[in-house]
Amino acid sequence: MSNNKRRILVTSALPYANGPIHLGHLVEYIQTDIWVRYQRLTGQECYYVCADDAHGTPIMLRADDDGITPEQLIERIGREHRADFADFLIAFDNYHTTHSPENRHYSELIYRRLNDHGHISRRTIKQAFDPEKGIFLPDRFIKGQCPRCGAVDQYGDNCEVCGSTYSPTDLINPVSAISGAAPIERESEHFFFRLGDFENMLKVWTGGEHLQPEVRNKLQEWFHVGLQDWDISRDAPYFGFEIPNEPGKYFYVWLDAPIGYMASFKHLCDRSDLSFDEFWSPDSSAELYHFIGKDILYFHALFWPAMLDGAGFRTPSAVFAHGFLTVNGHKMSKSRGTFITARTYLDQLNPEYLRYYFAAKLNNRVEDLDLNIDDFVLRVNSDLVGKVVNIASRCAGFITKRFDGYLATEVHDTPLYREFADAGVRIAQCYEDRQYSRGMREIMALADQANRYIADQKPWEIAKRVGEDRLLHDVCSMGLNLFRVLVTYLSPVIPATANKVEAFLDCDIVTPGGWNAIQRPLTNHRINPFKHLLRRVENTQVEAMIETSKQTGTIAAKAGPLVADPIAASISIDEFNKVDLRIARITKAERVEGADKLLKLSLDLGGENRTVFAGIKSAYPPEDLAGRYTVVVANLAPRKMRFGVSEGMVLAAGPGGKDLWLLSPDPGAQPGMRVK
RNA sequence: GGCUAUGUAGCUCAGGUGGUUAGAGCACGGCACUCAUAAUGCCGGUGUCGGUGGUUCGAGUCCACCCAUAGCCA
Repeated sequence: MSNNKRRILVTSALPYANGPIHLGHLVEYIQTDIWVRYQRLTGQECYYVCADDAHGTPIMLRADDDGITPEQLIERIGREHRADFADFLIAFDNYHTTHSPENRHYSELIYRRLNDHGHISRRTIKQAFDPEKGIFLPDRFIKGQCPRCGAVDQYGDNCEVCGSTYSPTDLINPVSAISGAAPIERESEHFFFRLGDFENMLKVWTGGEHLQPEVRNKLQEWFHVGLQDWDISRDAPYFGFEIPNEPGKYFYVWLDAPIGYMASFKHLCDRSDLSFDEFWSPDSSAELYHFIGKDILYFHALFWPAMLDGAGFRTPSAVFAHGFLTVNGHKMSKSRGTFITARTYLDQLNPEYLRYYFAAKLNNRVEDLDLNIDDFVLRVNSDLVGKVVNIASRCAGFITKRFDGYLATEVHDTPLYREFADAGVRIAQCYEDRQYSRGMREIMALADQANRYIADQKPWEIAKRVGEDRLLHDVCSMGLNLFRVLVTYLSPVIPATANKVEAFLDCDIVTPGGWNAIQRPLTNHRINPFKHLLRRVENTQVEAMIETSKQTGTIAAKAGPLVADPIAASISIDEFNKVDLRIARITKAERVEGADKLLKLSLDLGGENRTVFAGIKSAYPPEDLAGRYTVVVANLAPRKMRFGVSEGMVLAAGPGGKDLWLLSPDPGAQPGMRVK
């Protein structure tokens, strides 16, 4: 067994060191951690490393804002990240930072080797430059009007209102988001990684079993449009590593970020007897896996394997991409209180609830995952407490009270125990294939079976009959043995509970190779009195978490609406009175053929009917609007539109797109009443 | 706009290569039980499988178009 142990190195993507870990991040760390714990449990040699991604313009600017150095910022954030991960039971072997000597070493080494082999080219490009701040501006730091739809206050890479993508030079009236100055164009020499040199290598690599099928499909597109050079340098001032012998030029953060995987592992090697080369040399027999989000596939499926190959290192065994987290079916949102940080969650809830819930929904595909809060509460309580923990709770009392804590010497129902033990093969495959949801279903089906067994045997009736102690002993011992199997299967997901069960049953579970220990049931074995293993989730805890998220969300919104859109010049009361606002009831709302954004609203103004075209299609399905009350500008001059005449304007707030909110009066206001 | 995915019961999800009355868990209703953190067991209804066309003897499963959602476009 020990001589065919797999040697595995696993990574999760490096979180950016300018903000806190939130539940979206945790999908990945929990997914990875479960996989790693499973590998260790089945006796494999498995290492899990990660690090903070600490370089780049946003960190430099954020530190500047806070009046501290970037080093101070990343030190503080790094500490917070580590604490969050530790409390979510993420079992890294090492957590490092990309701002480290190891990372500098490998970044320089890889760059030098690529350069020596002619894979780096240079050319001069034009870029937006902030003349006031004296820095080149990444696209995200330029704002202006969308060249396509005219929406104001859009970023330099794409428009959040109409969804079009463009380059910052296309923006109308561009300004630097940092200083507010109009950016100027300036030339500078940049370094490029010649990705095209690796086309053949990449076609072979991406065509193999290293990627999920849907990812391979996506890559076809990228090959089809052709591999382009990748800009890997940035000009000073930049928080990162200076390129060797190129004063004033720095490695782009995305160059040294994945190298952080190597650096973190090296840091681990330096304080253990692990050999770096055995894992990273081209002839390595070890396995290397990267868990990532679907948004950074490009870097991990193209640049990264090419860089490794070009620099004489091994390429990854596989890249595992997952989808994004939504909460209650929507993107996480600060105003809805669903932008939940790891810490806010931990202040209210047990991390294992979330670990289990994610496990119950994760599969091996690049699908988004929804955290439905109500479902979360029901699912965790029903599965973990009602089904699994309950098995122990209903058997343990008899064993302690009637049999001095000793389990029986025989297995009462050998076929059933065999069935439980044999299921391990299928469940193991589910973990290995990252089909956790399937695995959790298998485990819960077993838990149902165990509860059925107890219900059939009725130990509480046996207990009342004289002379049947032996049977009572056997049945309750059987129940606890089944429980032990279940907890073993679940232990990669709920390791802390598994630890408590180890103490309760006085046996090892979370231990290398522990997966196979269940082949032998516990007999004639003394256990400890049962104590609560897992508390039920209370709705009040969940509500408190959402409420806290709402508050911190609004407080943290430093760049609020007033910053983006300052209050206009003052007007007199007479000027205000010119605007005739009336309560209106929406009698009908319909889609408009051929209009992307408009809904046609029929309004009752209390005796007068109006037709108004409102640009709220992206935020409201028409069927939700009929019957609603709102406020309308009643004396706005009618305006002829392509689809008809609009006789007024309904009032709504928000930046646009899905984020639009219609005004509503409190109940009691009647159509036609004037608003003043 | 292009591309890649996703859209199945109230909720969360299963449904290789098209084939009998479309499944599970939760929720819900009834019954039973009381060992157990009101947990458990038994019984039960629920779906125009996003929409429209098409291929086929037959489509949730294949094709086309459309709608919605998400991501990517270095």
